[in-house]
Amino acid sequence: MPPVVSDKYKQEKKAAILKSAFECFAEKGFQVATIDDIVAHSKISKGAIYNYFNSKDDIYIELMNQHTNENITSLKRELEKLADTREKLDYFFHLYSHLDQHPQFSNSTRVHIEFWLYSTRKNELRDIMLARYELYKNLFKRILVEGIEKGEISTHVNPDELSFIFWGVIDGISLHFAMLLDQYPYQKVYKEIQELIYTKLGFN
Amino acid sequence: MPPVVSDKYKQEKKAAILKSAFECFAEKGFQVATIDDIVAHSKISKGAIYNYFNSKDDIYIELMNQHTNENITSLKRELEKLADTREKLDYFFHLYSHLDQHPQFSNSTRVHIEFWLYSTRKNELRDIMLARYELYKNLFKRILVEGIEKGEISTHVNPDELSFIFWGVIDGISLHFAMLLDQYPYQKVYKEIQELIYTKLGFN
Amino acid sequence: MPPVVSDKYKQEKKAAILKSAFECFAEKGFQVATIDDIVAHSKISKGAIYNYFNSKDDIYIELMNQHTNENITSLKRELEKLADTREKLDYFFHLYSHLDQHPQFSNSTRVHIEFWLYSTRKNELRDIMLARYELYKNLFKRILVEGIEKGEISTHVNPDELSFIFWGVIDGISLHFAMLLDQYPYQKVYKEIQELIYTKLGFN
Amino acid sequence: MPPVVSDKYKQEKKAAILKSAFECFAEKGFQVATIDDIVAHSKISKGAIYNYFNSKDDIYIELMNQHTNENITSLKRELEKLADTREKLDYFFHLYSHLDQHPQFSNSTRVHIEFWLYSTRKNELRDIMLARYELYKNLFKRILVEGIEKGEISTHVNPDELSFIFWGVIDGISLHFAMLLDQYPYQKVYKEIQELIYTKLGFN
DNA sequence: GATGAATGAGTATTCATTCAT
DNA sequence: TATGAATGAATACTCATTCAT
Repeated sequence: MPPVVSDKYKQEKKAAILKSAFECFAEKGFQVATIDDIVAHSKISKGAIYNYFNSKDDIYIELMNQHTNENITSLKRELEKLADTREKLDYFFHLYSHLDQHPQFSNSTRVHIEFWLYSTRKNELRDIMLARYELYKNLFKRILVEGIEKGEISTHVNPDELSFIFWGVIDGISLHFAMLLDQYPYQKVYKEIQELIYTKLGFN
Repeated sequence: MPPVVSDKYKQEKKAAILKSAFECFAEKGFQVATIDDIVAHSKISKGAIYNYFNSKDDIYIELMNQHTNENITSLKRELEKLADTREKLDYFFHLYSHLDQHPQFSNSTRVHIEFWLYSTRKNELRDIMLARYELYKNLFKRILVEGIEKGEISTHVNPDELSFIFWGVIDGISLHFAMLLDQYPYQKVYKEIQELIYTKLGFN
Repeated sequence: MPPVVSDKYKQEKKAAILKSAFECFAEKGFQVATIDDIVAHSKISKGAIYNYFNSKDDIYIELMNQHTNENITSLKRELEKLADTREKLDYFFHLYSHLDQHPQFSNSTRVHIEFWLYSTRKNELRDIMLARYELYKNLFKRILVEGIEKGEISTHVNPDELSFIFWGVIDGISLHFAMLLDQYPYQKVYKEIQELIYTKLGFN
Repeated sequence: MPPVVSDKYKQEKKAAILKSAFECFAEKGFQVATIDDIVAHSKISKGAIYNYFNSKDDIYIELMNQHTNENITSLKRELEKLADTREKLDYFFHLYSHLDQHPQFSNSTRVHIEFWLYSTRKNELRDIMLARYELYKNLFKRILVEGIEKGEISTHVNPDELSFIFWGVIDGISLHFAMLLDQYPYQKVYKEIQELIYTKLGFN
């Protein structure tokens, strides 16, 4: 109950809006959830929401940026701790193969892919999404490149293509899990995929 | 206009609506395209459209059913012609690895996944989509089962899991291609994927 | 009530919307009156209104076009009946100097000038308003040009400038009348103005 | 910020707000310009603005009062310096016929008339605007009355009516100039108008 | 006095669906 | 069967004003 309010206050308010927004998007989908849903859910007035964000699209973008930043930062930090390529890839597979345990994973996936598709028709959004794609792709690609340089993985591997495959597989599996839920053998599928890729890399 | 119209007339009309609807959905996305867009594109009146379909959702469902039926029928027909498992899988990979040539492939993918996600929140739709998923999964799974029975592929393969993987990979790659378009090395990715899977199956 | 409705029906509906819209604009001003006001006043649904017009701006434009067309047509018809320049100008002055009798004249003036000002900030609208200005200016200018050619008015007159003056005076007086109403000696002012201009033209 | 701020401080602050407000109104129009526009332009907080003014309407009123006061004071001062009626009228015409040179003239006119029209529907505002109208009318009328008394202008002149005409013409021409800008022969029109009126007054 | 976050009624516009003809 | 006008709830976003600090 401002004004002349601390940065902390503002950050918390923004965070509260984002949290509510995520929950609304998760429940109904990005396009179906309305600003009024967020108002009702967050108990923050419409005007206040628009004080912190320019548009509904903007809310999603910030939500995703925040998640991406945290995620990438955390991934990099963990990967740095690990010495060899095998360990790094183990880390990746371990991480993603247990996402099904996270209660919001399927909703999160749905919203993410829905927005991805939605962004396809709006150039400004599309550029943002592509830049983010690049970030993830390079993260993985770098591991492979270094693995090859260090002689830890087969030189037959094309880091670029394998990165595309890796993230494609991740999104495909996430999408199917988001649809099938309990009926999808999520962890078994990951085990198999890991084996396929490890064989290619020349592990074991 | 005919006094009592023939079945043929009705089928053609329905087909014309579906064709237009597909083109509208492809251009704008399922949720963004409107019934009025379909009216304008098809030059068929709104009332007539609602004579043949109960709702916008229904139009999509019929569109998908028709496509699925044609597609599955055609797949089965082609697969029957082929004797061994390797050939059958070659056929699959050849087919999907060239979809990027089809001008409407990326739009079609977008609409398909968009609707899939959308269906997630409506039980009635979700059941329909799941049944369709099952159809495709079994088609692939049966090939693997038969391949194992005939000793043409490694007994280490779990047909169920590998089917999940196969379709997951297909959708993941299609989704990424729909986003990245020219920047996505579609065919190279398929070649690699095929190799990964063939190794697993024990081919070569 | 529809569909497959006669042209007459549609014209009447459109006319009913325009009539209501005019009354709402007159009562509250163009910018303050809302589409909901028009809905309430006309008892025509919002959707129906947007079936006939693209936007609130569009409603005003059509209102003005209709009025302008009727007005210009009627002016031309009357002017054609009159032989000499003096009579034509008499007709003009008589017409405009009695507008204060029309119950909606002041409201009409207010809305018209408000929209004129409003149009200033939107290029598309501005062009439309300027074209309309030209129409009126030329109508008057032609009379003067012909009057000079026929030797009925002084050759010292510059038809272009005098037309600007004529319409400027009309709008200035209308605007002041719209403000002052009963306190404005509308007809006396017109008499005086007429005299000023007639002297210039060399009448009497 | 001062503990007890001086009157001078307050006046300067108020003046700064009015200056910004005028520029915002001029740029976007009174109804379209927002308080936030004024905040952004003046770099004075919203709360501070509402400390000095009760409402957006109030800001305009004060703006106009200030301008009117300055303007009338200046007019009176200059007119006092001049001996005869002809010179006084010359002064008027010279002043107004060169307003087109002032860069903000057309914007100023637009805002002024827009607010005038807007005030029409709010009695409180309307009274203020009418009082101001009276001020200007009397200023001009007094010159004519004195001119008649001093025998410097024709006794056929009705000072009241001619004042209405004078200000009506000024506003009409200003309005048309604000619309047409370069396309309007502003100074030529004034020359002509002056001639018309001078003839009536019996000059030359 | 100054600040600026909060408020929430208000705005133009859209669109799936209905149904009288 | 075909038509397309009508419906009205729903939508994202705005903005003058308030008031706790």
